Amino acid sequence: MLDKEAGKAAGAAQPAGQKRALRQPSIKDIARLARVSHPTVSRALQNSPLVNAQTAAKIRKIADEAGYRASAVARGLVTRRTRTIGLVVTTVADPFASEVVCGVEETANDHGYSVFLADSNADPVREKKVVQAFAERRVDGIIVTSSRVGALYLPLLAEMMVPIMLVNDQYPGAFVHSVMISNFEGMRAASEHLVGLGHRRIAYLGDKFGYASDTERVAGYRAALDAAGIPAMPELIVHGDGKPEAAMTAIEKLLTLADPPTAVCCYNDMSALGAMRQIRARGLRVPEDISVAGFDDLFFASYTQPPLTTVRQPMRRMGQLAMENLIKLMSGEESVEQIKVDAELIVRESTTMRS
Amino acid sequence: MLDKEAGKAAGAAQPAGQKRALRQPSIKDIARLARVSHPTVSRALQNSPLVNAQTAAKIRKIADEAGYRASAVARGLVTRRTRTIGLVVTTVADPFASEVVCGVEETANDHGYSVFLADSNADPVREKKVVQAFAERRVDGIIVTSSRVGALYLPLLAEMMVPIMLVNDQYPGAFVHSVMISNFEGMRAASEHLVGLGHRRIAYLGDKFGYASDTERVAGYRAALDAAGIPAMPELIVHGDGKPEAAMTAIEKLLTLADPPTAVCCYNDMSALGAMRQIRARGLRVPEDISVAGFDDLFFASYTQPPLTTVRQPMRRMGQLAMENLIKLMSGEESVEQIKVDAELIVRESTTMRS
DNA sequence: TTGTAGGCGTTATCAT
DNA sequence: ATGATAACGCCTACAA
Repeated sequence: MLDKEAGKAAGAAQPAGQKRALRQPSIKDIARLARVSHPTVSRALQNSPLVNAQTAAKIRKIADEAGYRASAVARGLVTRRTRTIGLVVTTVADPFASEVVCGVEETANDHGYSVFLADSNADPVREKKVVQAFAERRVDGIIVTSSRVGALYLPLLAEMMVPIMLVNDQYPGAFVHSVMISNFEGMRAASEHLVGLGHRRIAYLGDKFGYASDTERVAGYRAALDAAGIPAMPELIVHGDGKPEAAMTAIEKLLTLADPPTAVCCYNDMSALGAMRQIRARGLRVPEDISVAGFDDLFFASYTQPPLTTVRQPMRRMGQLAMENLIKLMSGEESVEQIKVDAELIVRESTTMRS
Repeated sequence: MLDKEAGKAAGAAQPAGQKRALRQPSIKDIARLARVSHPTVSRALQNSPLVNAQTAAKIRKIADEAGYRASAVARGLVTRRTRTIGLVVTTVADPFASEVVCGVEETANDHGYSVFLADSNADPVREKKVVQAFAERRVDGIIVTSSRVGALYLPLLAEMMVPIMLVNDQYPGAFVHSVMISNFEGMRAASEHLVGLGHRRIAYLGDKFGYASDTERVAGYRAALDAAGIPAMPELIVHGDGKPEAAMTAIEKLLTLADPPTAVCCYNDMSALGAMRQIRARGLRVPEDISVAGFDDLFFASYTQPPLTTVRQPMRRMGQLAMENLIKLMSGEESVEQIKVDAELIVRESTTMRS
């Protein structure tokens, strides 16, 4: 009977011989069916106390049977709020990003927000297009993850006059809100762990030079070594790009050293994946010949062989935090400028005592 | 000067002492600035040939300087098309889904569509909420990946009267369009590969019983064994849930058999991950003691130890195909009902000759 | 408690 | 080639 009613309602306002699919019922259709005015329908559906309980119930019943769904686009036009946010990621096909997306989406949904997702592919042109699309869609706020071109398009975002939240931004600016991980403390913990296992020649396999997260992590690494009285060894610091392939090339430089490291801290788990593979390719063993530590604790970290010692980022939680605080900002409340989240060292089997 | 102009335009239509951020300039603001009517602005910005080239240029310049962005919500209201689609995934925190999302998003963006992303978490309640949100947002179409509750809410979708594309749906229905992988042929190829290596006791570690993809894959497995004259061995067929943890439990049943298998075909790479871990936990080696094959070819498949033999699904391409065909459907064109994509066996090192 | 009127920012349909 | 005017579907006054 649901279909029948829906058909009637839509059909009623529909001229004969329509090409495209039947229109969805509008608030006026419901009003006609319920023999009231459309504002009354509007009130009834919003549970306004200003409407008679009985008529409200009747209206809700009729609306339900007709399959009526208030148009968020019409509502957005008049209220000037779309209850929509834009989420920019470099690529969802990256486990870190997808976890963040999950957290954002979940929280958004719970609060009646819908999420526009857009990949930038770290391409500035595309990123600009994406933000323009968000502007035209009149999103109420924006979340950007791991942006590597932040500085480039931040003015564009500002122009839109909506709140912006950054998650692990690579170029922290002064005027925006962000959720950041304790890069320094996290990598320091991993490095201290290796120092504690007796390692002295500890390498760092980083991300591209110059990114904030890499800079902070390398600083944490240095701090741990300094504290242990281990002098700087520039030849033990190499750079990948956060992905396995580049890590394979990068670690090769370490393995071919006259005096190779006995342990390596990787910028992230993806790099560790490549590093471990290349180490094995050279006939070496993890952790007997070389200990490997990662960062992120992606889902596969406990399934690598050996299971990966790493620094956990609560990625989903970070997404949730970003969204929760964006909601505050969107409702005009103030929110802390920078939310810092703790990283946690997870010791597994890819690290062991220096042999 | 950009900011100045924008401020002027917005300020002009703004009463003094506003609480919320300044309004974005509207088409009327631009019309006023350009001393033309707003329909002319509309035409100019759409590159309509009906407007004088010079005035068009002037209008575009002014609009640009004012930072004007036409409101997609207002446009959507009048055109009755939002150029928006809804994408439902069980969870983006699954590498398969995120690759599909990537493909969809990319293609959507290239065609001027924006994507609403929603996780269902395989929760029917949530899935229903999500679809209702899409209905209210007046999306032009919907894509659903790997749905496990399809049958439950498909009527709901139909009610919305927009085209729907399913990607690897678990309950293929007659009335919807879909992109599917060759489950049967793919798993048959993997099984044939194992048969070719001399294996006779080949197990199948599946997904939850009853899902279409699992049913098809197990059929492919059986077909390969049948062709080789290997009799059915019901004790060699076990079920996980497509995730590593459940696979660990499931494969345990195989390993504790009096006569354990020498090879196992896994429903997907995530299952293979758990299987390999549990095999090692029991002190057995892959592939020397037992060969393992996966399905999907997720990014980590070439980084497992040993690298995983698997059946590749062109996940991103499948997302693109889904979106491309949805676009056709949305413009009223017809499109094939079911798009079938070929799977490809990728032989790596997790499978070897029976010892 | 309910109805009437107006407007949100566009595009579409007429005129001119 | 351009302008006036009317939708689109909803919400928010204000009037009754």
